[in-house]
Amino acid sequence: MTTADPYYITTAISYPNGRPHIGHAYEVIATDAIARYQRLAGREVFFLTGTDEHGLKMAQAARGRDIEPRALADEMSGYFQEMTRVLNISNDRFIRTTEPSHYAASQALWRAMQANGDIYLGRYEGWYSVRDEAFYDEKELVGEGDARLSPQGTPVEWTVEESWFFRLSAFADRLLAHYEANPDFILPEGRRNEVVSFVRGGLSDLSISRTSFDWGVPVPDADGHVMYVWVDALTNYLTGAGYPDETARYERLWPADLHVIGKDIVRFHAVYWPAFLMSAGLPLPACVFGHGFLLNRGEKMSKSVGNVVDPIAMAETYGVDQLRYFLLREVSFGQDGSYSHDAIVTRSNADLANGLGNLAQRCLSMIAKNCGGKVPAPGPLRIEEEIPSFATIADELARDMARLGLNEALDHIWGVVRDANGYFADKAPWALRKTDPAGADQVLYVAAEAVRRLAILVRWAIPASADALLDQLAQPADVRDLSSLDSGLKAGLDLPPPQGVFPRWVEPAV
RNA sequence: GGCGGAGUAGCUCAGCUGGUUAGAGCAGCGGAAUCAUAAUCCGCGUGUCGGGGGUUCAAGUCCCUCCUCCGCUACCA
Repeated sequence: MTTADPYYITTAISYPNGRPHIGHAYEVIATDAIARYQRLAGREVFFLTGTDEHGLKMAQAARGRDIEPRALADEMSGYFQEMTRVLNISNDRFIRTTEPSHYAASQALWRAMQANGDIYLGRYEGWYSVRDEAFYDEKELVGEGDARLSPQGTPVEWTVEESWFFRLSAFADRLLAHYEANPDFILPEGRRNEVVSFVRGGLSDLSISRTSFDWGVPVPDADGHVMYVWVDALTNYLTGAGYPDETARYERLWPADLHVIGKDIVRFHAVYWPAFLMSAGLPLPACVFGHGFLLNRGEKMSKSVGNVVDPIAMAETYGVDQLRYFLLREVSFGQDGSYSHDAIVTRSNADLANGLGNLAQRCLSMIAKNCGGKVPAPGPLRIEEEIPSFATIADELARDMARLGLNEALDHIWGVVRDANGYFADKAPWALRKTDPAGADQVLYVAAEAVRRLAILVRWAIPASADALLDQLAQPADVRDLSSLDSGLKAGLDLPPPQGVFPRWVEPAV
């Protein structure tokens, strides 16, 4: 058996100090869509997501509930795992940073960086806020004497900590050279520019261990030290690929093709992470993509405003694919996006129920009533001639996806949906049947073939619904990817009774 | 303060290296059709392309300036 070209894609791992919100859902849905597209296109995909479970905040939250950090992590990680199930996420592994394999990977990476002379022992001192988990400069503090407070108004105390440092300052030139030579390393472009200007400004060494708490990966041969959360967290991408012991798997998967992350953590992924890897002598991922944030009716989500939405509840309300479709279609990937009840309903009714759903329903029900439920014969008609946009859509999709234009890809596909509905109305098979029954059948064939192709083309975005459409066309599981796009429906195939796939949202009566 | 992005139809946005009467979707209005989840199809937009100035035969598209919003970053008594 030949091994298909592997494609390794990741989300950021989530910090589970609260339940997942719509932002977590968005990231994992977008990444899932890319992963599924690559599979449809024939790549052997490894898709990793997970939870980042160490750090002071988790330890404190556990203490607050009088349970072990590990028990809290188990519970909270469970909510994220449930979300991936509900949202139909096709991750191949859900990684947790508390797994033994991850400890091994983190320590192996540490030793590799240390062996290269990039880690040294130093001292970290300054005004530390336990609550903010951050050091502050003297000048940032507010208040006088014993009443000093951090800029956030939290208490601070003078703290001296022995700490291991990473020689980040030595990597600025190499990083800049890498950005220069690999313009797609950081996307979108705007994010790249920000990183470049940040690195041009010079880099300071990074404190990468803590002694003030113990809920973390122990630093090798350094009692009392646990790794700084970002060293631990970023390493998950290596752990997921089998580093350091599963050599064959690691060598096949690493480096990753794509890290999908939020715009707020671009620096960690585009500066620290490649520097760590360079130091350890490991290859760098091909691309870090920083997506935008989701705004609730244009406003930032926050617990105090009370507009934090549970994505599982949303999926139950609108439907998993309706939610997926909305987020993928409406948000320009890389930019911030906005969601609202009205926007979701409008999009899902217009595009799914009225557009693709109705196209399927109108032609399948005519086939059921007029053709004995069997796929009619196409005669001389060819779909690329009847509905010309089918001739180019696959290439267009490939181009869009190559540049991660998820929303444009769906936009282009729905242009074809529109053309197909136009074709159906124009040919009017219900009228044609009275004068030319065979011609009417041929039109129905083209329409059904259009539905088949469209279902394959949208399967990466709305997998369950697309499969439901393909079920109605009696398509076996092995002809549902892009390589089967041109194969064509077989005339005479028995079809099951048609059923609506995309219910229309109707506002409950007031 | 520095760097970068954005400001285009009611709403969300396309408009690449300047070049025919500035586009799409949604909403709205009018019509057709009735196969279908009252879904579909067709037609309809005189918008100061944020303001002002400039370059050019020609600018939404380049330059200057101003206003507003956003991001990154630095810092001040």
